[in-house]
Amino acid sequence: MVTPKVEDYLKSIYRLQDRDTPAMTAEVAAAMGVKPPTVTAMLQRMADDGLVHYQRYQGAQLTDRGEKGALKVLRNHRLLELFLTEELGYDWAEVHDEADVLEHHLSETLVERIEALLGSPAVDPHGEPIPTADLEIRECETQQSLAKCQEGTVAVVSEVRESSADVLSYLAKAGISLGTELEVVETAPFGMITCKVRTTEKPLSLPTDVAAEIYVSRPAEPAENERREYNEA
Amino acid sequence: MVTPKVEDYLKSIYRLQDRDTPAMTAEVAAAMGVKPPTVTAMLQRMADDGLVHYQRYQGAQLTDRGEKGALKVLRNHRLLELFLTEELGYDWAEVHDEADVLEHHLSETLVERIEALLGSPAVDPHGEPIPTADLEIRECETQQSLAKCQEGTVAVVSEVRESSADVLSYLAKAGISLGTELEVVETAPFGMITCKVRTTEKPLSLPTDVAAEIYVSRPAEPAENERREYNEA
DNA sequence: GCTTTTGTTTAGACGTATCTAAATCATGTT
DNA sequence: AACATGATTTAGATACGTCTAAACAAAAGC
Ligand SMILES: [Mn+2]
Ligand SMILES: [Mn+2]
Ligand SMILES: [Mn+2]
Ligand SMILES: [Mn+2]
Repeated sequence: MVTPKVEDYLKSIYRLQDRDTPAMTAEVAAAMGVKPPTVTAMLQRMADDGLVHYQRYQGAQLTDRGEKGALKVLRNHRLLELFLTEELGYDWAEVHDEADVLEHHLSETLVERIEALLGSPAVDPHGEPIPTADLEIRECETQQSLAKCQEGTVAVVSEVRESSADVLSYLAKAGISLGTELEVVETAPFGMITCKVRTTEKPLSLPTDVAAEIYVSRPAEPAENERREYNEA
Repeated sequence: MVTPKVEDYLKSIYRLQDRDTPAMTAEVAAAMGVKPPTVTAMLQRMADDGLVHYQRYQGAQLTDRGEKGALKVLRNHRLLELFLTEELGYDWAEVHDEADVLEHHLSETLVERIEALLGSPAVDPHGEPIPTADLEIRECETQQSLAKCQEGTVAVVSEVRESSADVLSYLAKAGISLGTELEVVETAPFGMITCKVRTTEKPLSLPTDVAAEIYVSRPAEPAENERREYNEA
């Protein structure tokens, strides 16, 4: 009943919906790479199966069951991505497509063993949180989009979200990976942000829509003697 | 065009056909767990697609393309089985079902990396040969079915073919795995063969149809001083 | 050789997943 | 308030993969 395709629709709707705003047919169609009538047919079926709340012309929102389904696939996807990088030498730009297929075909047992082998990791190779076995997910609150940082901010890359393989390769070549320290040196008024990569001292300019998907948190290491103060705060 | 289902049909036909005897509809139906009309429809489609030679009422035989397809899936299947045992702690009774699903969803790249990680292995956890990247397969000529061994034969288990998870678990519990040395102590006239397992000294009786799927080869280690003679022969 | 049995194929159906073309709804504009 | 625009849904089609029931062919039995 929950086929691989349904699982992909669940993931799309999960990403597109918001607390109060449902995912609209056209958005889902774009995300899934299909035409709107295909989405309409699918949403009707998923509504019949209790996976989404759907009313014609009003878009769809996941039910509790639908959300569980989405989180299960997301868990499989992210564990796979990490498994491929850690165990099979993939890099973070290659893993997505492979995981997008395999995510639908893992037994419970295999997921558990992969998770155990990786040591119950919290995040995938892009810093995205991995839902736990009971499908809890904790988004990181202390991070912020690079696109919203002020000039002069120094911060550490903690997540790169929703990016294409091309963007991910480019970032890697520019010296950016999880944990890289950046300093925002300029925010131009025409949608461009320039950072200095701390490891290489090289400047790097990015369009805002790319920067918007890069999340950073405050620098990891306060100087030795400041450590205590930080923990007390 | 070659969907996962088609791949499974290719595998079934590969196992069932013989040089001159095609795989018959009923056999394929039994192997695939479907009804005969389903097979007829499928064989017609596969014939249209150039995967089998098919004439009504005469069964099907793989074309060259079909055989390549079958070997590709077999390669994926067996590499996966070995990967699951070597890297994820599965045992030989558990791997089949998992591999039977995943075998259809591996990219070329992933297969290559798995093969490299395993060191281009020759056989899977059941001793079945793994087709090479260019889809060559070399069946082991020097082995023989346990069911055909004479009383008194001493030999080493080199393959356990086509066996259910139950049989594989039973054999494992009885101390039989690849490389186990067996001595045939009795062949009863009513379809039963009794062996002694050399490691445990325990006797083990098996029905002929089970023994028929166990293949053995001559004992691996000639005594140290006989080694040279053996290689010269 | 005719007949029965057995295995195979055809006919007609259903669910999944997709499309195009046409009809319909919702909304923002005049 | 009527209209035009754009998004959405319905209608009707196709491919895959399966089923049941009915028609048919081949082999075996007499
Ligand atoms: Mn997917
Ligand atoms: Mn990811
Ligand atoms: Mn399979
Ligand atoms: Mn095997």
